[in-house]
Amino acid sequence: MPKSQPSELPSASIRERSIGGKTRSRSEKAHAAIFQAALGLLDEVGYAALSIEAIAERSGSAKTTIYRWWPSKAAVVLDAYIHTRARQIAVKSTGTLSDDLERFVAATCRALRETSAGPAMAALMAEAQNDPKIAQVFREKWIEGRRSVLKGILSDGLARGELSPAIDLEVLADCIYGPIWYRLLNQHGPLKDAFAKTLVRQVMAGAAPRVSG
Amino acid sequence: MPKSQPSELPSASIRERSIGGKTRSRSEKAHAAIFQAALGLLDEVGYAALSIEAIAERSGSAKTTIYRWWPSKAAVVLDAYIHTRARQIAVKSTGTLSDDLERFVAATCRALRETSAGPAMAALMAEAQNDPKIAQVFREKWIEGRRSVLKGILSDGLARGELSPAIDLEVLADCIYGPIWYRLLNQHGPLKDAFAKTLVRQVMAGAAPRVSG
Amino acid sequence: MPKSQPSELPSASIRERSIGGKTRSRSEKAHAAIFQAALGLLDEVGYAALSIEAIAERSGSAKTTIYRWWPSKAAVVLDAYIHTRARQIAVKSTGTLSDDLERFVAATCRALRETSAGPAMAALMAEAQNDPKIAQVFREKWIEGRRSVLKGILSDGLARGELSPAIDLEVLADCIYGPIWYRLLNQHGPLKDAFAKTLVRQVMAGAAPRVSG
Amino acid sequence: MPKSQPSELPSASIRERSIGGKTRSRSEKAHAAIFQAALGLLDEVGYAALSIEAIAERSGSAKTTIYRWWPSKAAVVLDAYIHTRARQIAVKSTGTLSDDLERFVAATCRALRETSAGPAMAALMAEAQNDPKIAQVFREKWIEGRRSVLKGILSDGLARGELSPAIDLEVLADCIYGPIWYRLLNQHGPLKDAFAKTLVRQVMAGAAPRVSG
DNA sequence: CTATAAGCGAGACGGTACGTCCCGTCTTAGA
DNA sequence: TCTAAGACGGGACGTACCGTCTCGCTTATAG
Repeated sequence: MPKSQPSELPSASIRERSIGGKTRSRSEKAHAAIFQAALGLLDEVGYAALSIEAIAERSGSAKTTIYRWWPSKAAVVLDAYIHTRARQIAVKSTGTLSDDLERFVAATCRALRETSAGPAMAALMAEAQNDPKIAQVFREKWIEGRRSVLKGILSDGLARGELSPAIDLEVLADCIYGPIWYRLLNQHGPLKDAFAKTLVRQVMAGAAPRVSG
Repeated sequence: MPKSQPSELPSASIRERSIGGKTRSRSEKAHAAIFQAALGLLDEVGYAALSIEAIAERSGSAKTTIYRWWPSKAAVVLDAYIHTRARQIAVKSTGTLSDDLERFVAATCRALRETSAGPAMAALMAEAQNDPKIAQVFREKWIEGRRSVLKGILSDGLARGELSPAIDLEVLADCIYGPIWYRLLNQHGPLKDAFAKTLVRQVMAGAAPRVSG
Repeated sequence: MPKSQPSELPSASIRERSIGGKTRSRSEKAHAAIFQAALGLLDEVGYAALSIEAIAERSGSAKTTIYRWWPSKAAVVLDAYIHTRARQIAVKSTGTLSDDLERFVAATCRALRETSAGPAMAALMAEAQNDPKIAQVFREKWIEGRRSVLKGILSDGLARGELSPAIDLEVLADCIYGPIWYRLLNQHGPLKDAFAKTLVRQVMAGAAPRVSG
Repeated sequence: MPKSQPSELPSASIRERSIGGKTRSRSEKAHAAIFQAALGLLDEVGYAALSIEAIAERSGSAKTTIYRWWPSKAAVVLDAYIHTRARQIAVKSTGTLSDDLERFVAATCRALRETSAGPAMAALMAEAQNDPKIAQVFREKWIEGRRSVLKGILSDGLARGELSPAIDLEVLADCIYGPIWYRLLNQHGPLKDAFAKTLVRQVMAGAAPRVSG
């Protein structure tokens, strides 16, 4: 297989083959239609009720074509998401870690709360529990991307001395993203701005009472 | 099994009808067999590969009997879990909040890491994303139970003055359980004892550097 | 309902037990309700869509009660028919065989054509093909009854010299009832009065041309 | 099997779609296996105990394949019968109507009595009572075929002057086939050769005594 | 400037599990 | 003792999708 570079999921792609160099245009049309159909159905009926047959029908593709490129509906959806909605949540630094963090968390929560990203992320995380391959790609291609943005913010803060050098950055990132995911998936509390603010302040300040002085 | 009272899922049971009334004897045998089959298969083949047909076959029940009492495989599994594995993770207080918390978190991580509870919880949380009814029961009958234990520990600490009164206990609980769930589901880091220790210390102390003075 | 004697299906009844002497009234009430429900449903949804569960529900009986007395839905329906719709088609003799026959056949066709007897008979005959017990009772308790009326008419004609002594009466009866059943079941032609007249005339006169002189 | 033309059930087939178009090779194998399985099971367990699941299992097909082409087990069986057992009962003319008729009736009775055709025909006629679509195809594709052979014999006799011109041929055909079906379905008398002979003679000669001369 | 081979649509196929209907049996409580 | 009630084990139903498999058609370059 020639497999030039045009493929965007280089190492851990779910795609089993890259798009060949020769007949690119037909492929691309079909792939675009499949992505669009997948995301449309995802919004309309939800992930659980989504089927490859439905994607094929709506996109005007043959099931064969879908199976040629993706091994499962999760792979289609994830790939569709990565290719078409891969907007990074980027926040310009204010120069203060707490503010940067709060903006980042609030923006993340807003996206999860107000767009279809919330249910989609929840569904993909759910699917990842049943399919290790999806889990891997989801983690490496989606979660890690967002996590590295967060860790960048934290690193900047550390460099500025706004973070104790003893802090484990990985665990600190877990303390930010963990509660967000927890609320997204478990729905025991809202992902509103107040939550973002409280979360960041508490994580930064700690729970223990400040020593007097 | 504690199972002392006749009715174990009083308010928010997934069961659509109570076993009340006239006939009961056969029911209990069948239900016990169904629970056992469900959990056995859950351990052996995993949640995704579990089918109601397989539960029926292994338990010697008819599919109709299962469908009479539970609307989905998720409901069977969740009910089975609640009825037969409802061991609370209880930790005797050492008198110190940090120690209590660390023990609690470590015990929780150990259970998720070393028993079948980890995959089972992940699968149930995943299923909850596709089924609001399951989500509700899972949250109310399982998650909240564990969460209230944690909040009890925190409250005790608060009473002892080991916690700043300004702290939002709900968000604090999220900062404990969130990272645990996050690692359980996303698998980006281990749930080992060191993680428990770091997590608790960081959450208690906060990330910001202590003011010298 | 005439229903004077306690048991109307003495020898070849489908009923597996007779109605006991002691608790007659409850039985009778239940049976009447079951018959009524069965015939009502028969008219409403047809034989194929009829179920014992539906009869039980509509009649307010328990399935157990129905199964105690009848082995199948066919047995219930047949018994119900025999008990409540056993109107004989009796024709007063005009003194002429051809006229008697024509009246009898026309009356039979009219009943099959204009009442629910047609579909019911067809359904029972159909069921008899799948259940020898039903076949036996249907034949002995229903068909033979009507057939004996016909044979009585024929015998009277024979006694009056209106029938050739060489005629096989059984086959002659088949030549009357056969075409009627054939049209009822196969629906290739109508069961109207003209058919009755032509049938009788042709059977009586024969198909071969009369020798001239 | 005659089966020369590609399409055997042109107008009133039970099949809901033709096998037309692109893919065909697999289909024929599967269909043949389904027919064979259906007829084998019909002989072995009878029509009532026949299930589509059993046909699928024995034929090595999937249930879906059967349901893709036929709407019910009756349709499968009828189609199987029409395609593989469509032997006409043809009788070479002896030049005499009575003899031709007697041979035809005797051959028909023999087939119904000695082969599996008897139970099969009875079962199909029974099923036709519950399913108008089956009724139609059974009538048009099976009954009418045989009936037209009979009417051909009668027409030939009429042309030879062996039949009174006043005779209604349809009713006459009913007088032949009606008694046969009646005995087949009601089982009140045997379908042996003597019956065939008596039936034909009586129908031809008529029941009324011959005018002296 | 074809030819040719890959990708494509179409859709039948064997298959799994679904959730439902109704079966006929059973157990129970009450009249 | 019989009844109403209804849970039970069971068989088959007809359906939805699965993932695989031909089958011809389309089409874009390679010869």
